[in-house]
Amino acid sequence: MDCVVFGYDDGDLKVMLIQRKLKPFKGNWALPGGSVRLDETLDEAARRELVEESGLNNVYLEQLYTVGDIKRDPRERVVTVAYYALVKLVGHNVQASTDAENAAWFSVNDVPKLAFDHQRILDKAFERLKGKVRYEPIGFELLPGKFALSELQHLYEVCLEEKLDKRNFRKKILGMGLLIGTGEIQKDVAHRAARLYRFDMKKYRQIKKRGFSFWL
Amino acid sequence: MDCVVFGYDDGDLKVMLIQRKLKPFKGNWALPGGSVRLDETLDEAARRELVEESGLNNVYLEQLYTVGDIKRDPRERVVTVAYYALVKLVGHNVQASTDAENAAWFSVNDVPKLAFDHQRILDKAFERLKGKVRYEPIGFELLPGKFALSELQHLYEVCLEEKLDKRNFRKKILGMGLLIGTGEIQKDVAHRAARLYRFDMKKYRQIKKRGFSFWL
DNA sequence: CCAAAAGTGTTTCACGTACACCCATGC
DNA sequence: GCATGGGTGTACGTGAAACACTTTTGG
Repeated sequence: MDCVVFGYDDGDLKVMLIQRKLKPFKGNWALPGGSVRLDETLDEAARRELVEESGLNNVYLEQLYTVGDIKRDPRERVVTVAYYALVKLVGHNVQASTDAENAAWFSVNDVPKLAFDHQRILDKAFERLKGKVRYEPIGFELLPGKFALSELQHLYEVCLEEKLDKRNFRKKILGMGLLIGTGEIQKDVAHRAARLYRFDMKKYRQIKKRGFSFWL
Repeated sequence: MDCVVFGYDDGDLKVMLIQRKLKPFKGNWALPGGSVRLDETLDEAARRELVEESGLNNVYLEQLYTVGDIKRDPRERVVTVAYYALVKLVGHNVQASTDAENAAWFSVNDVPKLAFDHQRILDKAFERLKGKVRYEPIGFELLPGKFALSELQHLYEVCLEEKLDKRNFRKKILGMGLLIGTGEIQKDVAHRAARLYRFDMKKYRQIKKRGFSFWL
């Protein structure tokens, strides 16, 4: 089981990597992962690994793809079920590195050479994120609970790899009626402070049942 | 490895099932499947099973999902990688039943009680098909090489579970410029014969590279 | 001649898209 | 006062959706 952990910070989409201490690929960076135990489901294994390797709990997690190329691990035949996770980097104050292992966040556009076929898994995960962010409100999983519209827009621009028009973006996203103004505004910014919103997940689930579809 | 094999015939979306000869779930219907060998990739295993259990070769095949619930097989822990396949039932004259095993096609809306968690896998496969048929030209994998527009439309109606407007459908699909009139018409029909078209896969691949996206 | 499906255009409306300026705040 | 991003409305064009009748063929 391997997991692509995405985070958004500093206006940049990042992925968590771990530096291998053992052969093969000793010293290389790799996706966090581990073995699935006999007494846990695949999803449980993914959540456990996330907690163990990053201290992250309660994050968005979704199965991505299963890779079973014969020689992907030079030692022996290993099939891996890949997951991807979306975590709120800002505010949660994640400790990327734990215990013995060396872990760090890298911008998805500037990733070192990875062990095994992990680059391909990462590519696939980003592709999935890029596709899904349009029709499911998963972008909010990467932002803090309260966010400014410009932050949300920038996140979308990074995920979709395209520039969006500010007024059209605001019209569309506010038009869905799924953002609630908190009444609060940004602090400690060197310019006019933006209003902060939060995503109304309850309302989303309700109107989704009635056939509403998120689309951006 | 398990495989959901879809076929389209008689105006109806069908799935191939196999009747189990062994415990557990002896006598129940189940998805065709088998074990992945150490010297083959997952995709290869899926293709091999397809050939062995249905004599089908050269079909559309895609990985669906991996299920690893602990008790999904009452005997022991079994993780299965599910695939789904789209086959051209008409014309290919598929032999659904082979050798020893009892195999048959069932309408997806009228499936018997299935072994293991195969119903859930089938549901997931149908959901995927339903979603993907809109933005990738996979519907053609279910039709014979030459088809009438009304057949294509009906296939879409079955996959999407909604009725489509004839004129709008024709406008849109012909407007893409991806259907080639063969000059032939239907035979042996008790009414005016429809023109037959084929899908221009080469052209699709070309214009896809240039950013075109199929959408229906 | 009747049944059954093929084939064909136009109008309407909603939504996506393009686009530029003033405002509030911190320094 | 100036730099930085926040916030706002309109006009236009494209594309989706609704909609009904004539044509062809076999039986």
